[in-house]
Amino acid sequence: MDTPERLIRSTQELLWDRGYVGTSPKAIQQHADAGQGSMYHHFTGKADLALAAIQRSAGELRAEAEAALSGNGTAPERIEAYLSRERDVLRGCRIGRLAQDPDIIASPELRRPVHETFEWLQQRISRVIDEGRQRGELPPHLDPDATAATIAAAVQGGYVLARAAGSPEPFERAIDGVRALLKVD
Amino acid sequence: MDTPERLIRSTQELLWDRGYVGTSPKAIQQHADAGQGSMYHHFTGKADLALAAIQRSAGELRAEAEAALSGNGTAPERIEAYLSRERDVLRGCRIGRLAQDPDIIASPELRRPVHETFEWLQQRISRVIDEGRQRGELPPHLDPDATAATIAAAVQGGYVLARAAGSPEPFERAIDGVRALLKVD
DNA sequence: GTCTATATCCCGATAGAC
DNA sequence: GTCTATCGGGATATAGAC
Repeated sequence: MDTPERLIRSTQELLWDRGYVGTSPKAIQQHADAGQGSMYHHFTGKADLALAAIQRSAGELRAEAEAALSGNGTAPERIEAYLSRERDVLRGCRIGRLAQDPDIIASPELRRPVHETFEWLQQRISRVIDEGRQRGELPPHLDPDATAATIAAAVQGGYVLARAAGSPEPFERAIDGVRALLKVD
Repeated sequence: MDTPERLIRSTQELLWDRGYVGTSPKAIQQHADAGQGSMYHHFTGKADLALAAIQRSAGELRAEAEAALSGNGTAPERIEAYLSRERDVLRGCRIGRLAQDPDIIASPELRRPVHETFEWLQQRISRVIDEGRQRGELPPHLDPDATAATIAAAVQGGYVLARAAGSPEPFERAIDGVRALLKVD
């Protein structure tokens, strides 16, 4: 793997675990086994490298969500596939954790990919719900946009509760509550 | 206001906006208009001061939630009072944001008040739901614990989506989806 | 209680040699 | 492309005077 690639991947890992404010160029270099001069040769600085890493993570997350949401099966099955997909709950969301970072939110450049990822996710879930409603697979009274927002929020908030508790349990409970929302009763 | 008090309140504000990792003793001193020596006289260091600030914020949050959840009215009305209570959505949650902070999560001392706050909140909401169910104010099929977790998670995740979007809208949508969950149908 | 001085290390970046 | 040197500043304290 070449040096820019190692730098980007290392930054992805560190942003995930420590956020933008908590990640230093030096830590990135050590994790990537790259020198100071090397990093500043390939990237203009911390923000530039972070942008590349965030875009990469956003693309990965989107691909994984799309795989669950576009699979075979009914709408509720595809939502369920998304809800129950493999997650390191205590590590949290690569993208969602960045929404808490003051320097990310203060920078339009760095915030954009975070924003776009969640916009895309909510619309994608909303479309699945709408399809399912029309096929009678989901309750007809469900508001697709509101329900999609609730699903995305419950996942993000589930991470928060789980990390606070030091256990994935609250995440699972919160997702169970969401499942009830989708029941045809 | 005396110096320790000013230091605690300043730390509360800075933790809310920048998190633990992003808050320096120097910034606290400047915000509190206190000297270096003064701060280290009243507190042993950054972690000590942060603990006092977190405990204070946790107490405040709990009091505000309790006011909504223990008010007069039916169970759905009290939940609604909690959901629609005044919030600076784009600022996020004083306590929830700390769950994203690696140094908070790594320290049992600092994580405890965060954990306890969310435990209390979920149990408190769960009790309200259970009461409402027994009085026929809420659907009998609702699982109190799961629903309470979903409500707490939707609020926390709503903050994440709103901050990513730079707008309170996704928060409001997510809360709307939760309201549907509580409808007697 | 509060002040200033000092210590050690890290931050984020630039410069110029190789 | 990568290295080492250097920069001005901040992080997180400790020491000791007042």
